[in-house]
Amino acid sequence: MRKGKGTKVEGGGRNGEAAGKPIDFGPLATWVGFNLRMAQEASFEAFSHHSAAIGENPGRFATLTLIARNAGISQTELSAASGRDKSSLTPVVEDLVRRGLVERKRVDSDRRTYRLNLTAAGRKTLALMTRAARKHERNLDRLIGPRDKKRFVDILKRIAAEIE
Amino acid sequence: MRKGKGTKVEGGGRNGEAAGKPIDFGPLATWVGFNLRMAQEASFEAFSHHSAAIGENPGRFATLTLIARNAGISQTELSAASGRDKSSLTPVVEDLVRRGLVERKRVDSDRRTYRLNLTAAGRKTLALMTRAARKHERNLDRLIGPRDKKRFVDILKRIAAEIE
DNA sequence: TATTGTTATACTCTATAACTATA
DNA sequence: TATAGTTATAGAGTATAACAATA
Repeated sequence: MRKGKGTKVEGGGRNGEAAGKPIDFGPLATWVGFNLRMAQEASFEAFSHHSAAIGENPGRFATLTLIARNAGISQTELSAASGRDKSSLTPVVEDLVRRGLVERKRVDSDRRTYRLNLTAAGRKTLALMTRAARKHERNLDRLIGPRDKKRFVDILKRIAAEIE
Repeated sequence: MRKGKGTKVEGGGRNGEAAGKPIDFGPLATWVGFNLRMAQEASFEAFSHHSAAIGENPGRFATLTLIARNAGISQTELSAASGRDKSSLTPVVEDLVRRGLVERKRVDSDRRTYRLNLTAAGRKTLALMTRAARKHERNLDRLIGPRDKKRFVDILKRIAAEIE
C-alpha cells in the first residue's frame, strides 16, 4: 500500500526555490503512460482498503477468482494465467492452503501435478471479495460515466494486449 | 520487470480438469480495476524496455522530470510530489547524485535542506528519456485513437484524483 | 530428457521508526 | 518541539537457477 497521492507541497522548504509553488509535472501531466500509472495506483490502493476490511488483498482476489472459474487448475497453468513465474505462486498457494481457502489434490494419473480448488471457506471469502469489488466498480463507474465506459475498457484491453 | 502476459495455458496439465481449455477470467475480464492494472503493467513494461536501452528505468524518468521542472526542489517536496515517503527517496537521489545526473546543494538559510538540480549530464539523460517516452506515447496513441484520447486521459486523471 | 512444483537466493520498491543535525 | 534527511529494518512481490520427484 502507498501513502497519499500528494501533488501539493505541504510543509517546510520555505527557503527552497520551489517553496509554496505548486509542483510542475511538465509533460508528465499530459502523457498517457504516466496517467495510466497514477490511475492504476489510486484504484489499486482503494481496492486494497476494501479488501483489507475482509483480511485479504487484491492479488488474492485474482487468484481465488481464477481457481473458482477454472476448477482443478494446476499451479503451472495458474502461473501462466496470471503472468507470473510458478515459483512466485508457490508462497501464494501455500498461504491460501494454510488458511483453508484452497485445497490441493495430487493427480493420480500424473503425480507431479496438483489440482487446485476452492474450499467452502474459499468460496465464502471470494463472495465477500466479489462484493467489495462490485462496490469498487460502482465507484469507478461513477467517475467514468456510463456513456464512455465500454470504450474506456476496450482501450485498456487493447493496451494490455498490443502495446510493445 | 515482468514475464510475458500469458493468458493461455501452454504446456502440461494434460490431466487437469482445466487442461487444454482457455482460461476463464470470469468477472475479472470485464472489470475496470483489473483491466486498468493489466494495461498499466503492459505499458510500464514496454516503457521499461525503452528506458533500459538508455540504462534507466521509468521511475528515474519521473524523478528527473520533476527536478528539471521544479529547480531547487527539496527532497521532502519531491517525495510529496511523487507520493512516496522521503525515506524511499533517499536511495533514489543518492543513486542519481552518484551517477552525476543530479546535484545537491545545502541551503544556507536552512542547513537541514538540500536543493536538487539536474546537472548537464542529467539534462542529457532526461532528453534521451523524453524522446523514448514520446515514442512510447505514439504507440499508445495508435491504440487509443485520436478521437478518444482526450476523454481517455481525462478519465484517468479523474480516477487518480477522486477514487476512494 | 522434459515437466511440476519447491527451495535458495536476490532484487526492487515501498513503508515505519528511530536517529542526527539543525531550526 | 518540529523539520530535513539518513539509517536500520521489514515486508510484499517478483525473478532465475538448481533441485527432487515423476513422466
